[in-house]
Amino acid sequence: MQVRQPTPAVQTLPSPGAIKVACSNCSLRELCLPMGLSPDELARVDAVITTRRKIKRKTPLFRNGERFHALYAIRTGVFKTCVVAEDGRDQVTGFQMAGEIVGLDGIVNDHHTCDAIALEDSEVCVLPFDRIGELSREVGALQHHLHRVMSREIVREHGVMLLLGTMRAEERLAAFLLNLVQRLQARGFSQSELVLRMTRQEIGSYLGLKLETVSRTFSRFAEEGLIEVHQRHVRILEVERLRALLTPAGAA
Amino acid sequence: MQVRQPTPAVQTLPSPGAIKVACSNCSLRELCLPMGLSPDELARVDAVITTRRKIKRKTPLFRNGERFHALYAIRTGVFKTCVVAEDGRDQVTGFQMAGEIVGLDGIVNDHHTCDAIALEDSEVCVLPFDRIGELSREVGALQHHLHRVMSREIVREHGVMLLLGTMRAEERLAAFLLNLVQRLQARGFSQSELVLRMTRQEIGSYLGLKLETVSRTFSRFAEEGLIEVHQRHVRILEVERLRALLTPAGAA
DNA sequence: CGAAAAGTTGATTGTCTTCAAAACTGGTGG
DNA sequence: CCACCAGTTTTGAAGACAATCAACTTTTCG
Repeated sequence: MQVRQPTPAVQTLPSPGAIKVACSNCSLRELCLPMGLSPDELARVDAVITTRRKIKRKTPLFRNGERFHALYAIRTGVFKTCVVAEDGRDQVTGFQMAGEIVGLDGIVNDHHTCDAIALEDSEVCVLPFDRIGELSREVGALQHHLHRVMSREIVREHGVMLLLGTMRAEERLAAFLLNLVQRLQARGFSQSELVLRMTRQEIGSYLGLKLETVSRTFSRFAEEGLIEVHQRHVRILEVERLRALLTPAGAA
Repeated sequence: MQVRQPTPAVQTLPSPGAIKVACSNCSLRELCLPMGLSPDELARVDAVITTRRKIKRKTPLFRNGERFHALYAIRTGVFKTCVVAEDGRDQVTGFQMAGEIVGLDGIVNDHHTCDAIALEDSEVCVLPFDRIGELSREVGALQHHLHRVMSREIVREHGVMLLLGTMRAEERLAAFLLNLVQRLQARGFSQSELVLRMTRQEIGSYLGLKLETVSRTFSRFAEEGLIEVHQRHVRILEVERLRALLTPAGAA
């Protein structure tokens, strides 16, 4: 996602010349799995995380059915994950960005149960799961982080279930936009401007809506002066009114 | 849940006189966390899991906001877990039965983020999380099981998202019933008869439907001869036609 | 540059929700 | 033990919201 802020928090994301491949000098360190580790613990993690993979736009990082052997930490770019039913309908289960971990679905049966597709040219760190498992037996903080990453994903999905189960179209889209800017802000981007890396169709799939409904709801938000939309470029004009959409009647 | 089969697989669930409190002689051993552990590994787990808690119907095992310190393995009974938004609307995120683990949501922030409520008088084993963590550093199989339990929950929730995002009322209810009997069957109960421990309202919350819609859909299924419904007692008459509801057009 | 993909907007339909009333169930106390 | 009452369930009628169908515009990318 885009629109870098003048006063950024965590930065130097792209690092084009690419220095050493190591968590210890990765700008996402404090957002990613090795968050809060001591220097020597970090060194041990570095020893395990040796490979990166570049994933081209519209290309899978992994696919449903593939053997699971690693988690992936996103360095740059954005991914979507989606599950498909036997009859072909599919559901986007999430959009992941820098510092987030994908692949947790593969642990339970040693095979991935969803697709992870890059929405733009991206780069991930490969975290071989058995090595991570071994190391986390020795480094307590890492073990706890791993548990937290999985637990966080469970809690996130609870939120999505709430959204899908109880919200109307406007509320869903408002929640979606607010979640997005919040995560972007944590990465040093603007809290009011964003570039969607996904199509209306993909947003709709995530939110349990048809693409036409997403489009219409964007238009309505724009008419009401809540946001400004130019294709995938969105500027949030009135965060508070957008937030208010999520607490319709009496906020407890 | 009910209706014990004449030819049961895993059984003696209630154990009324209550023998020793130990995974090693628990009938749910092969369904629960210690699945597949060796006898001496099992003994070490026994040392950590020393307490049980009885939870009365309609009573919370834990509540949103409470400090997290343990996972719970359900021994008998059924629970629901639900999240609530600030504005009060709530969403049932799952129904859990014997052998299943609840409380994973609490790991990430050391506080529970949902309520777990007993739907009938129930009993759980308390798994102190720090002790489990310690032990899983030494017992590799336990570590892996714990990871699998969390991953399984993530995958389960993907399925719920697919349901909430793409299915119509009939499909949702069919999926719900089929999931329920499948899990009951794995526990030695009938694959065609079940007693719902939850209200229409709770089913509706889980499925993203209003209780009236759930009721109507039950009635429609009954009219069509798919099931027989007497209050919370459900008998499945035509599993195949029920399954067929889930693959509407062309099954891939 | 041209074709394919993505997005917008309108009209109509369908499904589920809402509102309402009545019937049933199960638990409690007289 | 029975009556009663709150909670649950069923069913109907009307209304709302999003889906569908369709046409057209804009953008993207080879």
